[in-house]
Amino acid sequence: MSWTEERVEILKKMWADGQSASQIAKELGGVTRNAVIGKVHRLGLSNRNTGAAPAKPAEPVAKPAPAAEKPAGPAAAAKPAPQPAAAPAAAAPASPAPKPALPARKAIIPAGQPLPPQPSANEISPEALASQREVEKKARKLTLMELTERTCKWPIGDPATEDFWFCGLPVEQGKPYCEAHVGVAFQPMSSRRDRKR
DNA sequence: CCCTGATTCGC
DNA sequence: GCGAATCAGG
Repeated sequence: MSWTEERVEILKKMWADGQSASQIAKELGGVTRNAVIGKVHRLGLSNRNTGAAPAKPAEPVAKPAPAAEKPAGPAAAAKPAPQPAAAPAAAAPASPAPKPALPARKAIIPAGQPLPPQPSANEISPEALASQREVEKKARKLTLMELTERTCKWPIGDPATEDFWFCGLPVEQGKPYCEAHVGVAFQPMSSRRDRKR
């Protein structure tokens, strides 16, 4: 494979888009992430800075920079709720559910006021609930940043507090969740129907 | 262990 | 120019 104009265009676009080198490599095919990174450098766009902010040679001497830049307002401290990894229990067997697909790091997280849809206990079967508790004890407790394509993206806890993490166990092949959580996420409609609260 | 980008250097 | 190997880091 060679760097045809077309492929370079894809590379540029994806890189500018914040995609990782490995993702780009995967997309292009026939190249490794190393190749992508190498090309990126040769193209001179290693710095993900846009055209703006051209020269930044490293300042020789400290520059006071008086402007105490404070975003101001207490609201600035508000931490955005993490993009819901999914709305788990909402999948029908026939439709495997749209992959929650964590937005490739660039995506803007819409500072959610409303909490992400958490699976409520009364919506899942008792058996599944039991196994869920079981799994939560073994969870790797990953943060949003630590999730990858092969870690379970099941949210545990309250996103509004520090007691929040993702399962993180190895996912079932091709699924967004580990074995146990696939079980609670992909339930037949019949077993969900009219579950009493 | 999974992943990230950065750099080097023989080709 | 290319990219594997390696490095440095999370």
